[in-house]
Amino acid sequence: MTGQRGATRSETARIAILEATAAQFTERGWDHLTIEGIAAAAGVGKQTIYRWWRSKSALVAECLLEGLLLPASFLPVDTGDVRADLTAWLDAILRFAEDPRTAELFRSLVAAAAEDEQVGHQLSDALGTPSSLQTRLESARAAGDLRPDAPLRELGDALVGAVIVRVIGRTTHHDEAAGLLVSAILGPRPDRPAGAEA
Amino acid sequence: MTGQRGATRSETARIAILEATAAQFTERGWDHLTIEGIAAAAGVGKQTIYRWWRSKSALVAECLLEGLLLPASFLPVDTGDVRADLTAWLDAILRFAEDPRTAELFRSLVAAAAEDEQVGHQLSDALGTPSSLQTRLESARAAGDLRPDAPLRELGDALVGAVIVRVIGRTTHHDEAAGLLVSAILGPRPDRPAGAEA
Amino acid sequence: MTGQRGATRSETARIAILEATAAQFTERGWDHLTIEGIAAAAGVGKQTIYRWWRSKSALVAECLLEGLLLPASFLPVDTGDVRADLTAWLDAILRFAEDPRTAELFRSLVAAAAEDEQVGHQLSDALGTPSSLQTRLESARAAGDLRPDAPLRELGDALVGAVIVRVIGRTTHHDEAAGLLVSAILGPRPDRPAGAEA
Amino acid sequence: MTGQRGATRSETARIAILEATAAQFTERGWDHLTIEGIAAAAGVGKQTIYRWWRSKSALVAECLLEGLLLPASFLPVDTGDVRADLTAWLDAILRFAEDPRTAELFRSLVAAAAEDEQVGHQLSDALGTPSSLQTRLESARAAGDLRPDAPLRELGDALVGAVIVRVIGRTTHHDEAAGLLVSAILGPRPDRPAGAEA
DNA sequence: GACTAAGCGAGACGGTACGTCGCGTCTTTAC
DNA sequence: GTAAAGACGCGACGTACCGTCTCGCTTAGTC
Repeated sequence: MTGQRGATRSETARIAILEATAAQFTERGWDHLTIEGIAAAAGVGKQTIYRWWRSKSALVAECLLEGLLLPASFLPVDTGDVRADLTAWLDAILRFAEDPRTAELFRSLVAAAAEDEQVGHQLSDALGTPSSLQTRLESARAAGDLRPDAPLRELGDALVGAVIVRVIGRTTHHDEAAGLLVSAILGPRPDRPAGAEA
Repeated sequence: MTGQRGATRSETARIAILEATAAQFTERGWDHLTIEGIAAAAGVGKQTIYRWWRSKSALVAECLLEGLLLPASFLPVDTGDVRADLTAWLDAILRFAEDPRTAELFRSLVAAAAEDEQVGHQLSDALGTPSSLQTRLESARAAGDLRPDAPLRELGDALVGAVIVRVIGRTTHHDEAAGLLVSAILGPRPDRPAGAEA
Repeated sequence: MTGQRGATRSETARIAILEATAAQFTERGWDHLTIEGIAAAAGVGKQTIYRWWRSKSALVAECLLEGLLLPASFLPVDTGDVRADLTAWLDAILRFAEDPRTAELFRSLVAAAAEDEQVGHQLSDALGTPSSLQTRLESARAAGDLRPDAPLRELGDALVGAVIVRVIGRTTHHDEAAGLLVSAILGPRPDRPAGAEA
Repeated sequence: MTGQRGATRSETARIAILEATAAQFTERGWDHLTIEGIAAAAGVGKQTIYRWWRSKSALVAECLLEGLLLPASFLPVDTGDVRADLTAWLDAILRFAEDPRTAELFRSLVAAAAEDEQVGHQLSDALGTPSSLQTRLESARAAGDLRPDAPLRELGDALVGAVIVRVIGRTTHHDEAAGLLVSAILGPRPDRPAGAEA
């Protein structure tokens, strides 16, 4: 019956905090991200942050969810050509992850994801795994572009994982990297349809 | 001309510090790892740490180098059967990374690697990438187990990367995971050796 | 024309607040007395307090006025024997001020009085100064128990002040203290009436 | 044998802190005195304060001891004329306590003394009670200026206490107040010296 | 053997950030 | 229009570590 007595949560404050978090995270990275800094940048009391979020991680996870840290979710399209589609998707991720202007941000995200489960899940989602990528792979399997027993989950992990390994190892960018990875993992593009084997 | 005047670096202290670092890292993780804590645990003055290491990361990197954090370097063997060899190697890594007793440590290592270049390189080395893994893959290529144009570097990244993605996503363990990954990435084991086709 | 629109001040709330103030003041002292604590203890919104009182001091002053902090006003009686009357009055104050169970409360009152004018006046009144004590002293002067030019105000201040000094200095209780003080300040009881000088 | 290992306490910091405490106390009073403010004013880390003092009170007590808050200890002199000596002493205290420029400071000291035992003792000492005042009163008793059974302790308390009561009650200054108090409490000056009685 | 250096344990120092408490104001809903 | 509830911006609390800087040793060459 009662519903809610007392003042309600300020949406203004919520947005200011998330935007400040994104800005500070981008500027200063995962370590060096401070609640005080966020509160000051958002023009908000620290208590307002502690009231609604358990930790720095929860803030970052929510930023990811709102698309304030990654440009948008990276989603593979479905044109019928699975290699081209995955190459495009992976290329977008790679460009972001290895662009000098955003590489540090990406590494910070990986660090945050490694330290916090919530962030981990959210980052996976933002990169397209598992859901949207799985969907695309299933469609490829159905179309006969992948073997019927191809372990889709593992293929997806391998694709994204390769990016993360490159990022951790500070491997510099290479234009064909996306294509190479896709062909490495999905196998080379069959030049001719199955009948060619005959 | 002057060789060295004054006392020399204490090896005792060096070892105590590295061991304390490993212990604290294992117990408390990458964040929550403090120089003061290490110094206290090692029975050492803080200055002795700052004198010889630039940062927490440098300490952790040296611990990795000394094998104090990971059980040993994960090295693929060469029995002639590349799939079996890589499966064994990957399984060892996966068991470590997903064992509840060591998963947190592994995640902390990934976080540290994402934040610090030195640690990143050291962790790659400890996992066998690039050097020893590349060697094994080259040998496989030479043996005709991989296509001549197989992108070895990308294959290696994909294998390790898949583990890291699983770890970040908190995917629970699965006994055949290593085998699935290897077959996903290297392709299915040919039923007959290459010569059979002739 | 209507004298009053809307709801009127809740006497229930007023009493709950004052009683909570007295209780919290007694328990926790002048510092550590918080509006939030009072509001919670009284089951009242903070605003209801701010609406009717300017400050913590005003609350405490009103508690004094209502006799919620000191057992009652300390009033000297008039039996004709000024020394006995003042000794009784002072003894009551001293017992309260130096009883271990109430000494802390009394000290808190002195602190509050020193910090806030309102409380200062209210505390003076509660101790009987100036009005009721002055009345008794005037009556004594009229009866010839005090010299005609005795500075009544100063005598009263000295009597109460001595208690406060003892309280501040944490002097422990002494049964004859009240009597000693009265005889110190009013001078020794003349053994014989004035005629004895003749 | 060793005595002291490690860096020693910085006297510079100690003095800066005490001076900052005195300055802030004078400016802002007992409440509104903050450790952060003191640390900032002293150019010192908060921890340096917490390392050496238990509380704000301890700081204030030490300031009193060092004479940084009261101009100096108020000490009665001994010219042989007890009434004149005590009047001069009390007048100095009264002038300080009721001067508009310092009254607030004095009230703050009383508040602090009421809340904290250490400060209480230190303030008593600074006002001359009990030691130096007792000495003067004993000398007066020995000289026959006071009755042999005069309760010296109570007389002293009454004199200082009267000042405190006036301060708490915000009584405004009056030039003859010191003289009136002395004559009220010690009794009127005998018109003739003791020898006249003989 | 005396005389430097440097290393070392200890720990004080000026700082930054933590997470909590209380302030006094404002906003919402209930009566 | 008063009241309970409670979110808000703010300021201070006392604590944990940071990285730097003395201290009083000890340890090793160099004269």
